[in-house]
Amino acid sequence: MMKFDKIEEYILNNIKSDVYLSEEKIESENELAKKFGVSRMTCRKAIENLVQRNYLYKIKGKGTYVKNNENKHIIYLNEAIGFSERTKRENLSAVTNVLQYEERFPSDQISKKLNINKEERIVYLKRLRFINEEPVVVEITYIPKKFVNEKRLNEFFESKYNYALSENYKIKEMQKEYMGVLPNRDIKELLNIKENIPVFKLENTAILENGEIFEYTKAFYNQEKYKFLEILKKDIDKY
Amino acid sequence: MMKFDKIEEYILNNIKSDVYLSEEKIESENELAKKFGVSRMTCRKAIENLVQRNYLYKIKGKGTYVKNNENKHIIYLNEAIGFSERTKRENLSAVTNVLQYEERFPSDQISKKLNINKEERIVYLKRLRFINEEPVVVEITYIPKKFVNEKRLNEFFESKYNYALSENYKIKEMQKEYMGVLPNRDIKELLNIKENIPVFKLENTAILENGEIFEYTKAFYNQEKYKFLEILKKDIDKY
DNA sequence: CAGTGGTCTAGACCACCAG
DNA sequence: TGGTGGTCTAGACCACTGG
Repeated sequence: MMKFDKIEEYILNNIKSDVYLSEEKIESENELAKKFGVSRMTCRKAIENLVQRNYLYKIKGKGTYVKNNENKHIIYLNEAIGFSERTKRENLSAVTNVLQYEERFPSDQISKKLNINKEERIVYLKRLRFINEEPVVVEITYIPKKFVNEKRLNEFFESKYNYALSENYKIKEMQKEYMGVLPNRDIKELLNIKENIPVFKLENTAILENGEIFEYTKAFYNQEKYKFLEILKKDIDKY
Repeated sequence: MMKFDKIEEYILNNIKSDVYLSEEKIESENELAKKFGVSRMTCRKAIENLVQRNYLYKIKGKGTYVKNNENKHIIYLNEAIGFSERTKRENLSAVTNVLQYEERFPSDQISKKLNINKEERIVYLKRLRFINEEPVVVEITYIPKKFVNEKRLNEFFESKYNYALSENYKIKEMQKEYMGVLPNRDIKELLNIKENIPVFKLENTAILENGEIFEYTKAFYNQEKYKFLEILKKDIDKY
């Protein structure tokens, strides 16, 4: 067992047995180093591991604190009608910020995902969505240009699915891929994540009734203050 | 911009511009240190960050390699009929290993999740599931004892949902919570994960037609060789 | 101002792997 | 055996927070 393992175990035990209380400051790195007779770098490794596992967080110049993971708001993912609708019922204020919107030709990867050839133009859309003034999700959408009515861009920006409905594009199938990933610097900055902690990533492919792919979206969810649920109401034998 | 940022950028550029090929060995930590005029620990930090973001992997005594994330097998999560069914159609061999099975009284947290009082007995079930001899998911299930027919434990172990069906427990609703997390040592060892990389975590609550909660399950999915998809076939306005 | 965490150094010893 | 990554050390300087 390594030295940093012992320090991790010590801190974890203190959290689980309420020696440290939620949101309380723990010993400084120097104090831990002295207490365990190790170097400061070894303490830092132990602390960093627990930060990444959501037990602790650090504030530069102040100290290391026990994280409180209770009382997270719930966001429901299963309403394709859009972010705004999801949040209204929770009495949360939702704001969508369009960071980037441009026409492009698709990369190899994207033309494959959208099942179109590389000469067909697409639209690249990058949005940052806030709930109660906090950044919650970065959504990066690739959509064939032919599906975008430029006279109704604002509606499209706010909710792709309301827009799709009103333009009479019928989506017959959604393919979702779920992942846990560590975000790159861009996503970290947008979501205002200071530490090196995982986010929940969802890749969405929407398929129309005629088999064409309406959109491909990558979404990065900030797990700091929200949790992400889906409710499936079905007879079990229809799954 | 920190020194380790520059080394990260250098490595990332080499990957993206195919200077490093997939599965190829990159410079050793000592070589990078010399090339950038920094200490070895600084190189290690840059490499560790890219390992955590799935660009690299390390083998002790050998070196650091570029990871290939193509060609992952697909596992479908939306068939509650069970792991075995999901994998058959992909021509993958599925094995379930029961690591632990015991009666318990629920903790505060679990009695809340199952909506039962703390005097009601539950069953704790910990399973490790393999596909093609590789560990893919750890499932930890909490289920009220009253729902477990001890004469049919083997069927129950293999597929809770086939079992539920055959015992006439009708599930009306599934509540799923999605997360990205860094696994603790136990999960890492079971899934044979060497590096400090995120897994995909799914928490499942199954609700019966009479409102009782049939089970609460935490599942940790190894993203190394598989990806996890769900297909929703619906009219968009029924979401 | 003293204390905190963030970065970085130039070493050290170890276990592991290959030839 | 020489090279690799894994752990650890005993320093250093910095930027930031609070009193």
